[in-house]
Amino acid sequence: MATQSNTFETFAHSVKLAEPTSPLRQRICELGRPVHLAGGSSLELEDAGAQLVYLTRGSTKLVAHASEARDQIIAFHFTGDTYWIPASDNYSYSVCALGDCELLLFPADTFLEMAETDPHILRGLIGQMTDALRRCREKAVALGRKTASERIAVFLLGMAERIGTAKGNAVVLDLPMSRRDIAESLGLTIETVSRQFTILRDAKTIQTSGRSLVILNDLSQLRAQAGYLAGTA
Amino acid sequence: MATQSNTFETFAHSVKLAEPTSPLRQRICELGRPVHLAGGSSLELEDAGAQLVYLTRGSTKLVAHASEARDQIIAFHFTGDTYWIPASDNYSYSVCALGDCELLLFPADTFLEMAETDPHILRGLIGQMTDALRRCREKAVALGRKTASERIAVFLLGMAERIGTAKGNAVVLDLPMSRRDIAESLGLTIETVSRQFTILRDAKTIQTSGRSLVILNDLSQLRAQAGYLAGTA
DNA sequence: CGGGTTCTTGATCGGTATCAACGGCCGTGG
DNA sequence: CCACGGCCGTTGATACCGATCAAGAACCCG
Repeated sequence: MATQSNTFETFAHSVKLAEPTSPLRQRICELGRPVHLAGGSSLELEDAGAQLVYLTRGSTKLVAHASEARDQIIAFHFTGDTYWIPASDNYSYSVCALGDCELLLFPADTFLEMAETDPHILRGLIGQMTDALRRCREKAVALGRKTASERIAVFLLGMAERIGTAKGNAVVLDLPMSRRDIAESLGLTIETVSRQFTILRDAKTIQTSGRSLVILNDLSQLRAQAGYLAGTA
Repeated sequence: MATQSNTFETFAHSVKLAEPTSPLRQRICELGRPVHLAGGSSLELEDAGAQLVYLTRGSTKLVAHASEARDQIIAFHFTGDTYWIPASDNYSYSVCALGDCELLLFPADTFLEMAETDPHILRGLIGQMTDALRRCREKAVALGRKTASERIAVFLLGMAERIGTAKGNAVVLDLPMSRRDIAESLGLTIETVSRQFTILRDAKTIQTSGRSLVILNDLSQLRAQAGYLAGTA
């Protein structure tokens, strides 16, 4: 039981749950369903309504399933993230583990009912959603108005911010997702992603090693290539 | 002063503000800045931070300004909507009136500080944000994975839902936005939008009259063309 | 070391952008 | 009320980026 209570512990911290003994916290922890997802396996939610997820450990992709074999990855998430899985509307959504994952699953409506009286939790959720909305809007700009080369730069810079480790002037990335995932996230094909990586490699902007390791040698070049507003850090 | 207090009245109703005499409501109403926007004019926010907008009357577009002349319209909003304008990050954002507009403008951070103690308001905001996030995610799918013809169908169906008036089996739309706006919202060019309208006209799926009036004659055809998940209403 | 998956590279195709010109709607001023 | 003029929308011709089709190479696992 030790590991499981740790799971709740970190979650409680992340949503600013009140002191450990509060009855509200008790009830919310009972509501959460701990789930283990093996790498590559995905959480099919059927029509269970919107869910709130706390990702205790690992990384996941949130996939919108459009018709046929056309999937769009809405977002990647990493250890410690809290996020919403929407109920299926015009598309169906699922969460898929990129590696082994531990997560806590709450039915969104019940969670909100319980949290209704606790401004701290609500405020925390608003913060999470503001963030998710900001990211989704930036993604919309990238998908609507950017070329393949710009999208790749945006992707690499975004990953650098979230899971990169600085190494002098360079940033080292150990990407948990495949080229296919990158393509499905950027609205491109796997071949185009591969070609863009090759171009960046030839320009010495990045180095790669194996399938997952990427070293960003020239961040300023990537920023220029990302097509961001001039003068942005 | 009568019209202005009506403005606050409808806003208070929309965010579930407490009884009229509450001091919190008083303070929040003092925080809101009423703004009139003439059609075509836009609200430049400089670096004023994130804003919360209540659209009392009219319709607006929320525009992300990427480099050069490449704008992406993030969302359209209509009378009664409450929404966030993000602080500029990698892009700068502005709100532009499609026709004459009345709106209430709040600095998001101050608003949240004030609302911190009122679970009803917070809960209302979460509802607004869930909605915005759902729409933004659907837009991401459209921009990432859909053809021009699918995007147009998605757009028309979305507008039908929000501002359409039923007329027998058909739906009548009086679009407040130009072809250019539609194009910038869908990640297409104005020419492509025009061509798609022509195709739909030739197929009798829609009729148009003047620049703004569109009649959707065949909703089921549009749904089929939108590339939604099979079996969705 | 072998087999399957993932990634890379090459050749071709197609959809949408781009460039260019025309036509029609609508507000303005006579 | 009508005439004018500008903007918005439509249509056509061409170009280009990225998708698709196809094959080979590298990586990772057993």
